[in-house]
Amino acid sequence: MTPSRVTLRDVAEVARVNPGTASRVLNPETRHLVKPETARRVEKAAGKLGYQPNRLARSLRTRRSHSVGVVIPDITNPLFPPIVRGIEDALAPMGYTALLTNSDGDPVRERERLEVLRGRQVDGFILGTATVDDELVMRALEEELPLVLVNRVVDVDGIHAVAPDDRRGARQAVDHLVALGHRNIGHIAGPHNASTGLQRLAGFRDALAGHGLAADDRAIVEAAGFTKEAGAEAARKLLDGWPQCTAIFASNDLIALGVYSVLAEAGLRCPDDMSVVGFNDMPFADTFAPPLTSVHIPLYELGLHAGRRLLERLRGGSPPAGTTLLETRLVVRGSTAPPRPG
Amino acid sequence: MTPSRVTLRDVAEVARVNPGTASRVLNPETRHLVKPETARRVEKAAGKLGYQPNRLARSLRTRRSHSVGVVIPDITNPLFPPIVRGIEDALAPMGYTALLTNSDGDPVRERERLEVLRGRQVDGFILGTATVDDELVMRALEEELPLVLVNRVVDVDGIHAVAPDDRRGARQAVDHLVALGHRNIGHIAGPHNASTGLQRLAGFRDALAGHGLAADDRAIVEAAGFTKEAGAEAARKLLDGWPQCTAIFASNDLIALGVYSVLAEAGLRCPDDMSVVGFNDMPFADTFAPPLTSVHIPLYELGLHAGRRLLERLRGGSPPAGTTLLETRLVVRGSTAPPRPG
DNA sequence: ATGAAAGCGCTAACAC
DNA sequence: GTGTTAGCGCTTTCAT
Repeated sequence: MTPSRVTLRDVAEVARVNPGTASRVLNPETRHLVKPETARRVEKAAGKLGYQPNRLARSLRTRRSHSVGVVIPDITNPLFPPIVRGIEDALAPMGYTALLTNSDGDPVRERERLEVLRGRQVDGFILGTATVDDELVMRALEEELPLVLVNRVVDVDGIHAVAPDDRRGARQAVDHLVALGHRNIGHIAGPHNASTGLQRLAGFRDALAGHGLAADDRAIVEAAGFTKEAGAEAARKLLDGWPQCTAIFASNDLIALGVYSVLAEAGLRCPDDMSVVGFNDMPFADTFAPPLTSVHIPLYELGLHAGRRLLERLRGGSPPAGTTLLETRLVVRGSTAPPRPG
Repeated sequence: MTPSRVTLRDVAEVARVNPGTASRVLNPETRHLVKPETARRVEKAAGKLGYQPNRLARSLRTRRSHSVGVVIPDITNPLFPPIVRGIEDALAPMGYTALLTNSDGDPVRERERLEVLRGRQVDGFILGTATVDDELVMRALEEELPLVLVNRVVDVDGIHAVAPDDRRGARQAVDHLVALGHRNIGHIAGPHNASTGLQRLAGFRDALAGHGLAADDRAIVEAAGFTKEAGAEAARKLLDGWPQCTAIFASNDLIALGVYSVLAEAGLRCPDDMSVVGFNDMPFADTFAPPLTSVHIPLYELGLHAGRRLLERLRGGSPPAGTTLLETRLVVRGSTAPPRPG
C-alpha cells in the first residue's frame, strides 16, 4: 500500500512555511489566522503533492476520531439496512464514519464488539440491540458515553433514543381489523425482552379495550423471536388454542410470514379465512402472497434521526435526553378483509 | 466520554516497569521476550486498571490500521447485506474492522468516499461497485493498493476478485426453460457496464446456441439498471416487440419483479402465460407471488471469500491474482412452467 | 530481560 | 501572522 506518504511536513517544506502554519491553513477553523498569500502557497503545495491528511494522527492529537460505532443484531435482517443507511447519511456529510458490527443478539459478542470499538476510540455509539434491562446500556450511561439507541428503547432516565411509536402503531393495526368487522383478534407478540414486542402488545390491549372487546386469554401468544420460524410456532399454538380467531396481528412482518406458512399448512386462506397484519412494512412486504397489510415505520428516518442526535451530542450540544417517537402509518394491502359471514 | 483514560504508561507505572516492557507484554508477538514473572505483574496491573490499548496510537506507530474500507452501491439493495455480513465475519476474527460506505453507483461520490477512507488509513479495500472499465480500480491497481472486488469483476490482469459464475448461472436458467419446452425465450439484460449484466447475457446466448436455438434479435432488451422500475420498462419493450415470447430470463430478481408488474398490467399470468426466471435468489424471493424461480448465488460466501482474500494479501501472502468464481445453483419455484400448448 | 529514547503525523499552546 | 515546542499513546530500535 502507498498510504499518505506525503505528510504535512512535506507540504510545509515545499511551501516554505512551518508545519504549524500548514496545519492552520488546511484546517477550516484556523484558516483565517493565516495571511491569504501564505495560505495560497500552502494549498498549492498540498495540491501539487496530492497531500491527504492522516486522520489517525489528527485523531490521536485531538482526541476525536470522527467515527462512531454502530451495533446491530444482524444486517441481514431486512429491518436494518434502511436504518444503517439513514445513519450513514447523517454521519457522512459531517465527516463521520460508521464502524458497523453485528452482535447476533448475543450479549457476550456484543460486549466484545463494544470494547473493540472503544479501543478504536469511536466518539460515540448507536445501538440497535437494546433489551429491556440492558446492562451494557446502563454501564454506558454511567460512564457517560455518548450513546443513542435506535428502534428499541430502554425505559430509563437519561437515555437518548429514536424509535417508532410502537404502541400507537399497534392500535392502528387493530383499529383496522375491528373496522373490517373482526371481533376475535389474536396477537402474536414479540419477545418480551424487547421494547418493540412489549409496546406493540400494550397497543394491542389498548385498542381492544378501546373497542370494548375483552381480550380472550387465548388470544395472545408470545413468539420466541422476531423470526419466521418463531412466528410459525406461535401461530400454530394460537390456532390450536383459539380456532374462533379470524384475524391475527403479528408483532412484525417476519412473524407474519410465519403465520402465512402455518395458514397454508392448515389449509386456511388469507385473507378469506384469516386476516393478517404485520409490523415494519419491511422492504418487499408488498411482494408477499398475499401482499402484506403492515404498519409502516420510517426505518430510514429512524437511522437518520439517531445519527443526527448523536452528532449533536458530540458537537457539545445538549439535546434533552429521552425518546423521540416517529410516527407509524398503516399500509393496507391484500392480507386483510372482512371476516367470513357466519 | 471517558475514552481509554488509562494508558500504557499508567499500567507500566503500577507494574513498576518501563512502558516499553509493558508494551511487549501486552503484545502477543513480543510477549515471549519478557520474563514470565514481570509479564504477570504487567497483566495484573492492566487488568486492575481496566486498560484498553488505544489502537489509534498503535496504528499511527505501526502504520497498520487493521481496518478495511468497504464500498458498495447501497446497503438497501437486498444483494448486499449478506455480502457485507460475510465480509465482516471474515474480518472480525482477525481483529479487523470494516468501514462501510454507500456510493449509490455515483463515481464522484465513490471517489470522495475512497479518499476519505484512505485518509483514515485503511489497510485495503473491498469494492462491490466495479464497472467494466472502472477508472478507480485501474488507479488503485497502479498504486498497488490492496484491493479485492466482490460480485462484480473487471477483466484486467492483476485484479483480485470474488464473483458468482454468472455465465454458467445464466445457462442453468435457460437450460431449465428449454427443458420445460420453451423455445421463444427473452432476456432482460442488466446494464452493460457491469460484468454481471454482461456475463449473464453471454451465458444466455451460450445456452440458446447450445440448444440450437437462434436468438431472435427482439429477444434481448437491456434494462437501464438492476431495479424493478428499469426491469418493468424493459419488459414492456420486450413484450411489445416480441409477443411470441413465452419465457423471460431476467438478469436479476429486482428486474424479475418489474416483469411481474408488467405481466399483471398486461393481464398475463405467471407462470401460465409467461415463465420468469430471476438471478441472485435474493432474500424473500420465495415469498413473491408467485415464488420466483431464480439462480442462487452464495452471497454470504462471496463476502467471506473476499474478506479472506484481502486479509491474506494484507498478511503479506501473495495469493495469485485473478477471479474466484463461486458456483451458482438454480432454485426452481413457482414462476416457471411449461408453455401453453398452442 | 529490561530501560532509555526516538518518533509515527498531527495540532495547539506559547512565543515573538 | 508565523515559528517553536511539546506532546497525543504507542512501538521499536539501541543500549545495557
